[in-house]
Order: sequence, then C-alpha cells, then structure tokens
Amino acid sequence: MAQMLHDDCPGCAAPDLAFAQHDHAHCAHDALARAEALIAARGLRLTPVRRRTLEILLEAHRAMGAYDMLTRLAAEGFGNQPPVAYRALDFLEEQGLAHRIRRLNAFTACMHPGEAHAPAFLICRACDTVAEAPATPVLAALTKAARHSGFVIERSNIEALGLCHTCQEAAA
Amino acid sequence: MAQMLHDDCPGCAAPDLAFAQHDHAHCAHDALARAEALIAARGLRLTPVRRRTLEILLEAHRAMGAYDMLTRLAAEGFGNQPPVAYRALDFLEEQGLAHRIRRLNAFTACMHPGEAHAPAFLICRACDTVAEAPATPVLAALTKAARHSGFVIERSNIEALGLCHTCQEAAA
DNA sequence: ATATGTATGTAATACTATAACAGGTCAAGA
DNA sequence: TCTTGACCTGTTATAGTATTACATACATAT
Ligand SMILES: [Zn+2]
Ligand SMILES: [Zn+2]
Ligand SMILES: [Zn+2]
Ligand SMILES: [Zn+2]
Repeated sequence: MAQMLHDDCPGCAAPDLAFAQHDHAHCAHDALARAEALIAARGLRLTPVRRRTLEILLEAHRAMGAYDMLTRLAAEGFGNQPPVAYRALDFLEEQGLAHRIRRLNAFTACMHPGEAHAPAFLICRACDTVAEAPATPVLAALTKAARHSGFVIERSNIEALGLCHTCQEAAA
Repeated sequence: MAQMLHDDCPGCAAPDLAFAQHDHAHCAHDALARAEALIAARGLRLTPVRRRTLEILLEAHRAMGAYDMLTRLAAEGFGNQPPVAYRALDFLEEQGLAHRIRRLNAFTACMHPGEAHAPAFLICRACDTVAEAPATPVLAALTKAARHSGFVIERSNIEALGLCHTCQEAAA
C-alpha cells in the first residue's frame, strides 16, 4: 500500500508536472502506452471506447465530467447515453488509469498508472488544473488517526482546492 | 488554522466518540447548545428551520442527504422544495456547524463546533457511522506536499471509507 | 457451430443541486 | 409613523449527475 517511487514513471519522477511547463504530448503518450501495457498484462481489453475515453482525459491535466465526456464520445460515433461514458470511466478508475474527483463530480487521468499510490489531488480554482501529489505521508497520518479509533481504512479521498503557483503570481 | 484541542469541547476530548458507546442525548444536546451560543455571538439567527435541521443531523453520527432532510422538514410543516433543505444545510456548513461529505453527497453535524479544525472523516461502510477524526497532522502533511509544487491550499476534504472497530469484530 | 462471458447500445428513471422570483418579517433610520 | 433595506422563507422550474434494466453484438473457447 506504500507509494513506491519509480524513476521510469513520469508522474513519480515529476510530481508537480501538471503545474509546470512540459512536453504534454509526450506526457500523454507515455501514460497511454503504460495503460495499454497494464491492461494487456491483466488480460483485459482496452476497447475503442475505453481507449478513446482515456485519450480524452489525457488531453489536459484537468477533470472532466461524465456528460462532457459523453458529448465528446457521441460526437465520434459512440453511443450517446450516460452509461456509455460512466462505464468507460468506471472501468478506467477500477484499473487505476483514472481517478474520480468527488469535489468536482468529475474524472481525471491517472498520472502514474501501474504504481501503487495513494493519490491526493491539488485542484487550482483559477486554471482548473488537477495535479496528483505524492500523498504517502498524508495517508500515513490519516491511517494513524484512524487507528486511534480502531478504524481500518479501505479507500480514501484526499482533495485540496486552492491556487497553483502560476495563478498566485497572476493574481498578484 | 491549527487545530486547538479544548477539553470543554466533547468532540475534541473524545475524538472517537461516534464509534464508541456514549450518552448520545447529552452529546447532541451539548452540540446544539454550543451552536446556539456560537450563532448568537455572531449576531446571526438560528431560525426554526435551521435549528430543526441541525437537530435532525444530530440525531445520529451519520450523514444525511439533502432530500432525506427535506422529507423530514416537510413532514414537520416546513417547505417541501429542495432549496429549503439546501439553504439550511448550507447555512450550517458556512457557520461550521455541519460538514459536507462529498463521497456520500450528504451532510453531517459538526462534533466540535466553534473549534478551528481541519476535519477528516471516517466513514464506516457497514454501520454508516461518520466520525470526525483529528486531522491536524494529516493537513500538515498535505500542506507540505502542496507547497512542494508551490500550491496554496484554501479548502480541503479528507474522507476515508472503511470499517469501524465494532463492525470489524462483527465481520470476524 | 455453439455456448459462454464480456462489451456496447438504448430507454427509462432516480438522485442531487441551483436559478429565479414572490412574499413575509423585522429593525433601523427618516 | 412611515419607509427603507436586509434577511429569511417559500414556490416553480430547470439543470446536472448517476443508475437500473433490458436488448444486442462480439469475442473466445470448446
Ligand atoms: Zn502533461
Ligand atoms: Zn492555476
Ligand atoms: Zn453522540
Ligand atoms: Zn461500523
């Protein structure tokens, strides 16, 4: 359950990637390649809808609502009923390729798929960027607090809303 | 922003109150009294709907959806349209008398109103109990992780799903 | 070829939340 | 006293999010 840092995982190597200037085409391509490998290794299928859904999520370091996703998918010839989007998004989430941001009722691509990680999300209220921060110490503190009450954590959501560095400077 | 522990705040004195056997009538009465004092001190009004909404939340250490609350309120002669419930719940949340549990799309009474605190919620998936755990170290870790990316946190929600001590034993 | 599990598509519905407007109460302040 | 303005409640209508149920198609393996 502990977060392992892998140098070959771009998300681990550069945790603040989302907020920084970077070669995003490479970043997205890389995440997609990792996803494909992962799904294949598990004997599952990254079908056209699922693959396209992930690609769309990877277009930006943002969160996207299921209905916005549905609009995109429908425009490309996929079904245009809610379950089409929810099923693809749920599949990606179950496989650790996407995360659900509860505060936004939206989904975002996972930036280090395949790595066991406890995600904490930093959501910039100005530019809508969503970054996945290294949260091992955060989860450790939470687990400790829970243990105090004899509570055992199975899943957790840790989300923070605020301003990214760029938007702070823009505000000043 | 740091959490201050007050011995005269039941929630602070017994962080795991919600999961333990306790005199809940006293617990709820106390929270209501604190709420009344707090609102009066701020020159605001704990009107009948607002007060009743808080009382209903205080009936149990659980989270309650806005529509369930609306049903209760309507049965007691208050308005029966969604804004009636949402306005009361939003007021309570703004005043720190209730918290929103995003994972459940629901609200829960604050167990230590008046104390500056960063709440982390422990949600038992078996008995639906919601407890407010001391989260100062958790928020500290999160703030530190954010600072690494130059991100400044304004609000956060930290929620954990799992099994409380009692329900673990029941399962075994 | 047939059976099985899985994936997709659709219709219908349930659940959650907000916008916009009308009327009521109450306490300053003219 | 009368008026003004802030605030609270209520209603209608609508927007946004998510799931259930069922039918069809497709892959893979006997
Ligand atoms: Zn990128
Ligand atoms: Zn930003
Ligand atoms: Zn209690
Ligand atoms: Zn329990």
